[in-house]
Amino acid sequence: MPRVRNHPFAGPLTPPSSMAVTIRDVARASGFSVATVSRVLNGSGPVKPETVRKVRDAATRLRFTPNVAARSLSTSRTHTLGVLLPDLHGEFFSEVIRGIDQTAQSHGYHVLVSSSHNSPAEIAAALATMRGRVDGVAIMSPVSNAEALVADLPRSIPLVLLNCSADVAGVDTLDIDNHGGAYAMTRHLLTLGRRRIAFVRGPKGNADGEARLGGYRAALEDAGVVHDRTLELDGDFQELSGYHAAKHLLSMSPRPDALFAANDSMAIGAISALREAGVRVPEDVAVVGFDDIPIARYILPALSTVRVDIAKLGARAVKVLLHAVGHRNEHTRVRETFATELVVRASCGVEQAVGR
Amino acid sequence: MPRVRNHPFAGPLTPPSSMAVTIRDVARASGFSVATVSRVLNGSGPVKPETVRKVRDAATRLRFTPNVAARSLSTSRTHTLGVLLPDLHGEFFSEVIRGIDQTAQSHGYHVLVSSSHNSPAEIAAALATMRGRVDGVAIMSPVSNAEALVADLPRSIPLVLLNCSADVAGVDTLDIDNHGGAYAMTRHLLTLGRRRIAFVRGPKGNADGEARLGGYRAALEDAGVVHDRTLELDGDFQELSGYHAAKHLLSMSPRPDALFAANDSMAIGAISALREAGVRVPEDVAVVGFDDIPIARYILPALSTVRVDIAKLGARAVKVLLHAVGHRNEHTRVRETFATELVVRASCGVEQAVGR
DNA sequence: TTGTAGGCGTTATCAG
DNA sequence: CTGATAACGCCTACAA
Repeated sequence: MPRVRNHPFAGPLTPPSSMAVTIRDVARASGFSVATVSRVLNGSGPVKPETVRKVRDAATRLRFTPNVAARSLSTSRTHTLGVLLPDLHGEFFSEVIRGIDQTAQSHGYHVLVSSSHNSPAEIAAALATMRGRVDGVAIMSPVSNAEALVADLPRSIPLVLLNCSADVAGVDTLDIDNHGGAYAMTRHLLTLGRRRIAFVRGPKGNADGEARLGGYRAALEDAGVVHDRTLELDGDFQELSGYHAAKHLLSMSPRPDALFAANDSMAIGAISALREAGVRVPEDVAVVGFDDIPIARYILPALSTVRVDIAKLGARAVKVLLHAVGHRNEHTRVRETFATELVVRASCGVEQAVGR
Repeated sequence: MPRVRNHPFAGPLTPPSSMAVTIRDVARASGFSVATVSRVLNGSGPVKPETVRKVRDAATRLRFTPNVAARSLSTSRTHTLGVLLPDLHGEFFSEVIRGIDQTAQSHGYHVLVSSSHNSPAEIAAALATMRGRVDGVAIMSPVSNAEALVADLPRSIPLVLLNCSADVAGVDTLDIDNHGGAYAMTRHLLTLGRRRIAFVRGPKGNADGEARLGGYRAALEDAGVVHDRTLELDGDFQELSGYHAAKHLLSMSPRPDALFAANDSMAIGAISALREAGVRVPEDVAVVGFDDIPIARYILPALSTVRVDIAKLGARAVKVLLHAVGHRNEHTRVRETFATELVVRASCGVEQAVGR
């Protein structure tokens, strides 16, 4: 014979704390059936006010807490959202989580995180282990060909892609306006009178980096500035690559009068290199970045950059996900782009330009 | 009549992707019973090798994924660990999570995070909503009287307190050696010849701040330096409070020759204030901090500080939790303190001292 | 070595 | 408005 339920207490007395209180205990204590108790506790179905009171009393007295496993087995809902992240830098990471957790919490949802997923295969695997644990998943992937990524992803639950710049049918997508941000920054430099603007690229295949490069090119073109491809320097988002790029820049002639790095870290590396060489920033060469990482405002000169509201992106992801979860069938594909904000500090040479 | 199971396919054919594959489908497809399938998939009980192969094949073919809700309802294990955090600064946050997630993942566990819990009441509430979702919880609380916190915490599952400096019976505790770190740093300053060392405190009631203050005092006392309580300045871990503290310091006479801030942010604020006043750091006043936040190495002069390996703390927390989960009854209380590391850069004046 | 079937705690259907 | 009970998917004690 199989396992037998073993309940040493059957009356309306307080159960031993070592054993979990179930809905049946509440039923017994209140004198109603489990069905009625369930209805009261979930606010489903019609119940007499008097009954509601009695059941609530019993539940409170016994300190009843529904077993979530049983509940989700029955409803096939977990009230949990998953978050898949690459192994990225701290600040970015915590901001997304913050935004996601905050919003999820306010909707009665929990957040299951899983990091260190860089390849489509790893993401697919992580997604598999999340099956049944979550009602929806937000995925953040650094790979630029997200189409392939999503192609063989199990799609049993709602998915939202964050900053993947993928255009896959049926999957919600939230992107950062890298192109627009880079465009605005480039335009800003042009406005300040800079003409030979170099650009330090992101890693090969990185979607963010490529979109930023695109914005930079577009701005130059729209301004009628003949663009010199030799001004596009290689980089990999690491500080050191910005340093090297700046060193290289110094050997060019005519020397560029501005350097736009695809992210802040590289911009900081570039500034170090320029200072070492005795080149003044921003007087001789303006330097700007992208991301607005915390350090940006502390370095000298304070870095002009492009800010992205990461927490807001996370919050929006949760809302999209919850909508998809709640309206499985009539959920229409979401595809949004988040605006960026130009942060003008000192390194772009805005003060010098005004003085001219 | 209640809900009826609706399975349109009964043979060994591939099921429609819209419907979840259950262990029964695998049983049917492989020609064995669900019990045998379960045994194979869990490696429990004796099974003929041939059978193992056949069952595995069927499971793979059907892309079977166990329903975790059903599994945990049956085993009362979720294979998930919870993490409760206060609303703290990004870097710290992400490091803990990183350490926890990495270790949990390598043990087949998932991580459920929940942030923004500052009061004991909020923590208790968050813990309640996690009941049944997790097998254990790591709690990080900023309140210094953690005893009270834990007192009325439901203890149905294993708990580990991170950096709470609480000494509560039955609860595992992992602490950072704030006292030792501050002691070492103070000693370091004394060794470099500094004698009037001021200290900027943390927020009132913050355990970290108080322990650091304690280490500072102990080092002075052990060195036989008469301690002047007016050298202990108020602070709240924010950069601005470090700025104000340094301004105040400038008005003292004789002026201190060193400033030890209870965290890096305040140290950075202090450096700004000193530079504004034309005071040289570290020649006139050495400035040091605690935490080793990323910015620390970038400011000028590079900040000497005390480093804490947060990720390691998180990793250890997971191990302790898993042990408690696996050995419910014979788990002996864990109480550990994590060593800190002195990071000597330029702001403590080590170079000047050598030259003397 | 394998199969049978009850139980895990909830929800929801249907009858009263 | 309330009660009885099948089903959710899996594990496991026991029988074979």
